[in-house]
Amino acid sequence: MVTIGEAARRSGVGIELIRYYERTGVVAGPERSPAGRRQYNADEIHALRFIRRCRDLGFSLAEAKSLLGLASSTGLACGEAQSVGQHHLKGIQKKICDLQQMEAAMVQLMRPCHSGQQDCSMLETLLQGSESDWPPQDRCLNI
Amino acid sequence: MVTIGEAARRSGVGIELIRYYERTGVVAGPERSPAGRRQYNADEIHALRFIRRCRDLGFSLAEAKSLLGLASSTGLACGEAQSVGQHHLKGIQKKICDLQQMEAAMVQLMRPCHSGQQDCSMLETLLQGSESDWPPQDRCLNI
DNA sequence: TCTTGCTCCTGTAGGGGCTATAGCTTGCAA
DNA sequence: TTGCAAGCTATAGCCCCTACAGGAGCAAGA
Repeated sequence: MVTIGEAARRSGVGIELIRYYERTGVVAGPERSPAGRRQYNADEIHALRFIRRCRDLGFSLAEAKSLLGLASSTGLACGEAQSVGQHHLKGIQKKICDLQQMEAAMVQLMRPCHSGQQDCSMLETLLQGSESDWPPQDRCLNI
Repeated sequence: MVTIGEAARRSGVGIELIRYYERTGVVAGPERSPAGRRQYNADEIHALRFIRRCRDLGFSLAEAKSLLGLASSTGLACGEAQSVGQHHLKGIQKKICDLQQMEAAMVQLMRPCHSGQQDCSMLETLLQGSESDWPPQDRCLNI
């Protein structure tokens, strides 16, 4: 049984964030000392670390909570977790694809500019944006 | 001079979002009709489209506003725009790198799981997280 | 014993970038 | 004239924190 500070240190989740997770029901509130202080056992720290790992992997809090629920149930529910994971993986791949397009656009945007001159091709390009590219079609169909 | 609805259509920025941009000072408020309705000229629609393009490229509103300021000033201020752009390009590349690590981790996480079985390696892996990987070191130093 | 300084508590406000609602007025076509 | 779409303002909500104010508890040193 450790304090919230120690739980924060061991789980890698900040104190304020732990309280926030409790307040919003992502994790259950731990026992309290007679003086009202939170006291965490190993499982609760584990749950916090689980949430952190999910967040590190880009899962939303809702997804993290749902995965924690699956993981906490007896007999890990593989199918559901796979589904959440696959969905998430697709989201990540879509984002990578979008960002790579963004990167290409930025490189293109800045390429012919000779820094220091008055007329910046980058700004001109941004200003020239045609109307016809809206709404943008989804170029990441290969996912 | 067109209505806000038409401006939204032409710029690709939603009506509520246009009003939000005006309210928060990202763009200036346009003229009003005698009845108090917003009326947009070509330049203002241009500015909205400029902001949208910046946002599409992942610039923050503050960056977009700053770029718009540079682009609107007489004699495009290339140096500053280049600096903002370079900074942003690095940000994009960092995000791509982070997401690729996330993707690799997700693939790794889900790889040995044979869907439908009771013990899901994905959840187990998330549960097993060691304490020693915190704080995580920055693995994207090659940018 | 008293004080110092750290940790903890609750509650609340703020951030960024929207999105949606409620309740009203205006414009236009049938 | 009626009816409906589109506009207006103001406000609240979303997600995921982060930070602050103003207290209370607790261990160690003077």
